[in-house]
Amino acid sequence: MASPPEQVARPATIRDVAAAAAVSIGTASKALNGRGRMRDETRDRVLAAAERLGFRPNPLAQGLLAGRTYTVGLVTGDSYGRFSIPVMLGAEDALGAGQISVFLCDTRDDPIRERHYLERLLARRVEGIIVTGRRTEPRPGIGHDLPVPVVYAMTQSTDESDYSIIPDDRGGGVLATRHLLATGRARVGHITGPEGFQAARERAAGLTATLAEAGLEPAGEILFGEWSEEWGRQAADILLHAAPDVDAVFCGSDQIARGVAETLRERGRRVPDDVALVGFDNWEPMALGCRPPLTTVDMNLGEIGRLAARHLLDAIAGEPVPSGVHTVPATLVPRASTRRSI
Amino acid sequence: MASPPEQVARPATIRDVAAAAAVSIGTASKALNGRGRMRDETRDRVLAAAERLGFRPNPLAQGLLAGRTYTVGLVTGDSYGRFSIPVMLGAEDALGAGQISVFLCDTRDDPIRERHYLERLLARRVEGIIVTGRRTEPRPGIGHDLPVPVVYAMTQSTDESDYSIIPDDRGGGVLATRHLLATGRARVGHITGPEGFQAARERAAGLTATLAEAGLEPAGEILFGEWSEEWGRQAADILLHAAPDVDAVFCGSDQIARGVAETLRERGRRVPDDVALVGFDNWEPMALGCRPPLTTVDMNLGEIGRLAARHLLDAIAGEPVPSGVHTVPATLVPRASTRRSI
DNA sequence: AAGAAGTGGGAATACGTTTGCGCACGGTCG
DNA sequence: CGACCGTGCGCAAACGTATTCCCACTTCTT
Repeated sequence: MASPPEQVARPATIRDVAAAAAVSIGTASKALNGRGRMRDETRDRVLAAAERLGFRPNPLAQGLLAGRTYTVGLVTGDSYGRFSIPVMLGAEDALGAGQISVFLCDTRDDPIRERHYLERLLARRVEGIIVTGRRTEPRPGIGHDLPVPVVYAMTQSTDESDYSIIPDDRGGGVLATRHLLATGRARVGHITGPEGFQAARERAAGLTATLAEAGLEPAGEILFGEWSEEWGRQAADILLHAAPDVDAVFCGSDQIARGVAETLRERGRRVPDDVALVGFDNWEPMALGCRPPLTTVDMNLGEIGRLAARHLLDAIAGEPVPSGVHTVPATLVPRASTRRSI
Repeated sequence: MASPPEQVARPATIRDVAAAAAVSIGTASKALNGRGRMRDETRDRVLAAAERLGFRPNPLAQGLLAGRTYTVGLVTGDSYGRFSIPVMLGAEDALGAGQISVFLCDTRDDPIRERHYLERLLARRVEGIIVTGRRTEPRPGIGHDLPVPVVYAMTQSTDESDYSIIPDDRGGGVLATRHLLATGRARVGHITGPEGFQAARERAAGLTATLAEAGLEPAGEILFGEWSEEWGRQAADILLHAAPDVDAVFCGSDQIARGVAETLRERGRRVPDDVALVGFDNWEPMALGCRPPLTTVDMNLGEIGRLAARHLLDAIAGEPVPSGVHTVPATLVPRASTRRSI
């Protein structure tokens, strides 16, 4: 194992390298960056010295000169992190590949903290900002006329001129419903989260539209409630009472689906034989722990983050900034809870 | 709403401020930092100009001069994030309060990527590094003789001279067991994750030691398996067969506990009346979704992160760096699954 | 009124890097 | 043998800020 160079005290500067290679600072710089013309022997001597001294160019000095910092800010509010974390990691992935480093800021959904972090990021001369948060109603933008581009990921700005990228909830609903129809179901119920959530409304809309195409209607009322297992358990009973012949339930989240699965089992309905079940989120610990494992819709959160990051990179590179809300297609993950009953 | 200053094109520099206030750059700097002596009128004029131009000192220039960057690196491997995220946010919280910004790096548990990110962080002249990851066996250190202090949080370095801070798994086991004993249980089984995990072994050790103090032994064998609901379901049957008179089960994770709860219910054992149940992690969606809601042990992950950060700050400030492994006490979160049977 | 003491502010330098410009040297050709 | 050209490298400016030193001017003292 090659032990790192012995410059523990003070990092080597290009001046040290130049001195060690007996050239001027300028020549050393050119050698290291392959810019000017010089004898191979000279270049090699500089490179060897740099290697020996463990030289790394000081990015502060580079940034100061170039007027760039190669950093962006990642502002998150969803402290719980279940949704924003995959987005963050996706973004970090795409940015890291572009030699851009990411400043992490957790606002805890506090506008004061958000403002504070925004100031700090701008002071640090980040070249762009990604705002991510929990999926809910559109939120006010982080600021107007900022000197850097901003992209909203997994959350949506109320400002039309901002660029937001969110999951295709409606498309996810369509996907789930088509899958249920394809496995021979026709009486599909829907249990989901609060009607106040745009995501819940969109998913429901995807369901009803797809059913309508097939000349069908949802089984029973669409049940808006909470994003919890407990609500899933309660609502399943309501649904069984309102539409006893239901043969499939599309749930607005995996948690709700688990609650539904439990009630169904206790009421003697077999999953998937009697009733097929589809969740939403592909939250693996939930979906895989379910009995039977849950067919569910994956929002491709990582992809959302990656796309947001790539878009931000484009904006930083000076490409014209589009605006509005864009969506990333969801994916269906089939598991045992919708296996075709023979 | 005060709209931000109109310097969209290029951030104002201290030169602009000095010109606007009709003083020299040096004087402007002194005015802004309250250093030299000057007439109040002059100082006010500079401050007003700075305010008007929306001046923020360029941290690159400051860092270059001061030899400091006021940044640290946060290296995480646990892509799944359930454990490392709260740690990260806790750390970010403590560091942010100290005007330190955090570079986020996700290694995805890939040593190559880790090495790569380490290089990049050092190149960026971070002043310290926090390494966090999924709880498992101790891992090799991130590097030796690094020019900056490193703290391991929620993961443990094999290098004795490194500083690691992890949850007190043993203490958590003690806490859970005492709680069960206090609620009148005496035949306590234990179902947990793979024996390869130090965390699993420690929790088990906490249990057996506490039982021994009371002159008791675990009910049945300690069942090592997986961190999954499915294992919880299987193991509960094994336990019921081996020790039919079991009146409490301490589980190594909330997921396992949920599986156990399900099997217990299906076998006609009431929770908590017949069998009390304690989980581990306080993973709220799991613990609250359980029927009944789960008493569990909270590892105080945020606190681990905060402590790691504070420790890093101390090290950066030059205080002597202790070494070895330190633990953060766990907390018991009582819920319905251990409610005292009257 | 002249010297001393003190105050306000400017010039210069440093941090580490990049880059345009120019100089010296050697070789080639007329 | 002199003019010209290309190669190889150094010099210096620039990025934005903080700080030290020093100078000029005001004010007080005798």
